[in-house]
Amino acid sequence: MLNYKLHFAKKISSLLAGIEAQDIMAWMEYPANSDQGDLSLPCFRLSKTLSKSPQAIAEELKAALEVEHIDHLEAVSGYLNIYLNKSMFVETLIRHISHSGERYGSQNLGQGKTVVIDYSSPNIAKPFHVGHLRSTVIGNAIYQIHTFLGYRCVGINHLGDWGTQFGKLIVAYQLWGSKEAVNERAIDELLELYVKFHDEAEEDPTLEDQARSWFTKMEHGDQEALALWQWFVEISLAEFQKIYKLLGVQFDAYQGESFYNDKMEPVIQELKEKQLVEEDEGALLVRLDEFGMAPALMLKKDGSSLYHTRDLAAAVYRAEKYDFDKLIYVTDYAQNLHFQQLFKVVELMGYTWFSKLEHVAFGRVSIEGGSLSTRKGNVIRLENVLEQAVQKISDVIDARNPGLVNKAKVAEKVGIGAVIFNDLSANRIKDIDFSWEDALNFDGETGPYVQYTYARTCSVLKKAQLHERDEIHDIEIDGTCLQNTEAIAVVKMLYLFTERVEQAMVKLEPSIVSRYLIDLAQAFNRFYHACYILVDDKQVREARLALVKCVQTTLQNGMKLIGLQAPEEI
RNA sequence: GUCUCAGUAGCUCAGCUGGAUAGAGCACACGCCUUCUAAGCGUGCGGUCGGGGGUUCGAAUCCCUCCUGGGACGCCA
Repeated sequence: MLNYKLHFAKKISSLLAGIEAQDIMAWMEYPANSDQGDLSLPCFRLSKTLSKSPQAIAEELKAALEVEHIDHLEAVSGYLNIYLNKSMFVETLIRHISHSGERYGSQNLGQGKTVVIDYSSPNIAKPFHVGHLRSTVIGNAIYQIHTFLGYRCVGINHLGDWGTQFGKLIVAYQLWGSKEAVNERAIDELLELYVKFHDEAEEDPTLEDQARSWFTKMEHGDQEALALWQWFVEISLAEFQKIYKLLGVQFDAYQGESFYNDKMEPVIQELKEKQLVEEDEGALLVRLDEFGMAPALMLKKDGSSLYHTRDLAAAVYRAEKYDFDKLIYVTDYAQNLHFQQLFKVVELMGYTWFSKLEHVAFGRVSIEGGSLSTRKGNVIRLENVLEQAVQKISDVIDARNPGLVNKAKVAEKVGIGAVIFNDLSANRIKDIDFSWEDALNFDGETGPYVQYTYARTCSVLKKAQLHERDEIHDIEIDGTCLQNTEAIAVVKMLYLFTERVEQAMVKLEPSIVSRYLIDLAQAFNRFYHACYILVDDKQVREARLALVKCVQTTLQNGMKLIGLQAPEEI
């Protein structure tokens, strides 16, 4: 009886003609107050179809329902409250988690299905800043969650490695840069050149024209332009790889915008053949007025490509190459219209897979009220944030646990985890106003709290000399030893993991997992303070240890889903 | 101006396809390390769920409207 919600939904449905178990399941809820049972069915909406009062329905169900595993039932003001047989519930769940181990919470929902996820996608020649973090960690979490649920995932880094900004960079490099400076200072020098370009361009607008013309040269295969471009790309990529390594994020493919240079022409042809495009002031565009949207520009008047052109080519390419069941774009919500347009164009082209395209939008990052702007040099480098976080964690470790071995390694795991968790803890649509104070606060609902709790479970288990999972397996757990409020609360939280993960997948919302981890950690810490685990009574000790082990397993599985490392000692 | 997203405690946020007295964390005050890591736990303080209508047995949740803020709106991405 692993899914007791479904179990009871089926039983109840069989007692009520014409009511599907699925509906019952959707209506059932977990009462906030345990006095009101462990599971509850509000009978109000049944009232109409059955033409009986909710209370009468609840009472009839109470009388008719004979379900094993139940302690008792109550019909209270229109609710049918189900009280589980706690010891059986505890025993069943603990056994299940112990046997499932790192698979606990997983499902095979995505068997045979492929999900392509386009995330991170930073712009070449610009530093990786706190704004890029969100797409990276949200995309990574969505990747991990889908994989856990049985999908085959393809993570694509759609690098911003093409476009007019390279024309600008080339102009700036030729005017003010040097090979030595770029080699030595790498991305810092590129950023400086880029910023200088915009400063100077305000005085001298012809610079913009030069930049455009250099980009046009790139598009026409000019050797000199392409050599510089290639060089800039390599420098940037090396920088990004460092960051990805720290974050523990990987991609299955680096297919930046330049990858589609030779794939846009056929798509433009197709648009023309299908008579979807028209020319306006020299530019080529798709009218979308009848869908309430501005037109989607496909070619500039000088014939060069645009964002839409490349994204369209990319979508067509991915459909052919991966035959995906979902293609997910992880970008901030400033691009909402762009993706609506893109998806509509795909639909108008007659591709049935338009319905499989999904834009996962997230809120914008500002810095103490002001917006980030690479041009103005107003960015906070992710590298700096990570360094600061690791440093601060390191200080805390020195103060609290100076004897810790692998101090540097642990500080890195926890510091970086703190930054990742901070980005994933709220609903993705929320804007973030970056402040050093928030980013470096490790009390309460934070990554370090979760990791600390995990380390605590490890510590107890180690002390009990039960770190081998196999030894837990064979223990006959006596559920009657885990009947106090705090233990039951932990067990109930453990039970919720599976459905929370699924919910996170359906809603494409990693924060559901983050919040779950906080909830579980809180429940565990209360239990930890209320019940001493390593008591002399063997039965009680083993039951509590088994529960600790299950918390450890579940925390670990959950942390992995959002990209947090799980250090055994902090 | 049009479209769109958001508005819940002083601050940051939960609140599942409407359900039982609206929940956490931070901050503030107090308490808890002679047993498992005090990055912890407990108690207290704190809310006209932006305003107003409507639908419903029942609305923070759905609909309308207004207010405030973010964002997008043809050759950037």
